[in-house]
Amino acid sequence: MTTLQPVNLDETDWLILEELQADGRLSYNALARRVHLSAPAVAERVRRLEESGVITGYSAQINASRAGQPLVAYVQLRCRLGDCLLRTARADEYPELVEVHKLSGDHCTLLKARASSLAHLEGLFERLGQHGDIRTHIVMSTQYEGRPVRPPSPERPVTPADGWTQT
Amino acid sequence: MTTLQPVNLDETDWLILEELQADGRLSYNALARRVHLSAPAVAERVRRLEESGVITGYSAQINASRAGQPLVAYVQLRCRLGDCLLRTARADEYPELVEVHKLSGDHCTLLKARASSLAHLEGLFERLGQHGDIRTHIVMSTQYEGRPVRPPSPERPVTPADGWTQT
DNA sequence: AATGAAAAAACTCCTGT
DNA sequence: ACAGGAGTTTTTTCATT
Repeated sequence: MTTLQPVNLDETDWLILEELQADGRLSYNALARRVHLSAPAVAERVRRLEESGVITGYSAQINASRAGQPLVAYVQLRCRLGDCLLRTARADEYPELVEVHKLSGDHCTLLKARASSLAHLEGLFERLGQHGDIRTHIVMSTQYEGRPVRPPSPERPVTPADGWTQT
Repeated sequence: MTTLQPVNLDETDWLILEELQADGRLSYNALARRVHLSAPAVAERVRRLEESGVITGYSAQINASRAGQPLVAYVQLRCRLGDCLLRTARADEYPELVEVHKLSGDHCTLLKARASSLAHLEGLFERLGQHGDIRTHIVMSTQYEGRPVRPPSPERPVTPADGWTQT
């Protein structure tokens, strides 16, 4: 399943997703107890969540600092025409990039990088700078990341004041 | 283990970490085969990686689009003095924030948010704007995220030209 | 979707190298 | 510090209601 359409998820599906995001190694038995279902029922639901592409995999979470890469930086990159990072560089040339996004606005690309030292970051910035103008932001501390995806809460629409017509 | 010091990891540890990041549900038997060790040996290494805080947990990976939250935005926030988001707001007031970083530079905080619609994002930006000046960036597309942490490659130091003394 | 049972697989201990 | 094997527990899956 590779389309982008959302899948209809009921309350039990969200319970399962929350539990599996908190502990991806839960057995069907343990998971079933937590969501008040039987093991076969929960196994079937998990299978459907996997096949419908809601669950894309299971992964060990690792503390990058502990693993020798304590630094995080974000880099905004405005590529030169015809020399965009995404077209001219291969992913494995930049193993330190853990996220790559295309943005609205005048800086086309936002990168998130992990590095082992400031010298490492310095070298990375120099390499990236070959692709265009860059603007770097070094992360001083991280309050949290990898927060679980949660069920959408009811939205509070922004209501314009009187006299404005909302389209 | 809560300190920040890196843990010494040998080649086998990195093999294990790469396998478990790719599939967090691997059994010790399957993992042992892949890293050319016996099951008890690999179980002992995994136990040590967990206890030393390198592996912090295991998680199901969710396709947020499929789960009804297709939008991602980054928000740079410069808090007003004494009214910083991190001091005045509770985490559960902002369930759409999946990452919170403190940055160097003049915008103190970088937030990553997931939302279900542009109306949802609009409301979020309004709420965040109560804490200070914000600058928002909507992600148009994501090349990748959640890339695994990999063993640090040998660094290429940036060598200054002659005449500059490196400290 | 629940129950209960059979089958399969996982984990862990122990011993030896 | 690791390999191999055996025993025990857990997990998964299937058939039935």
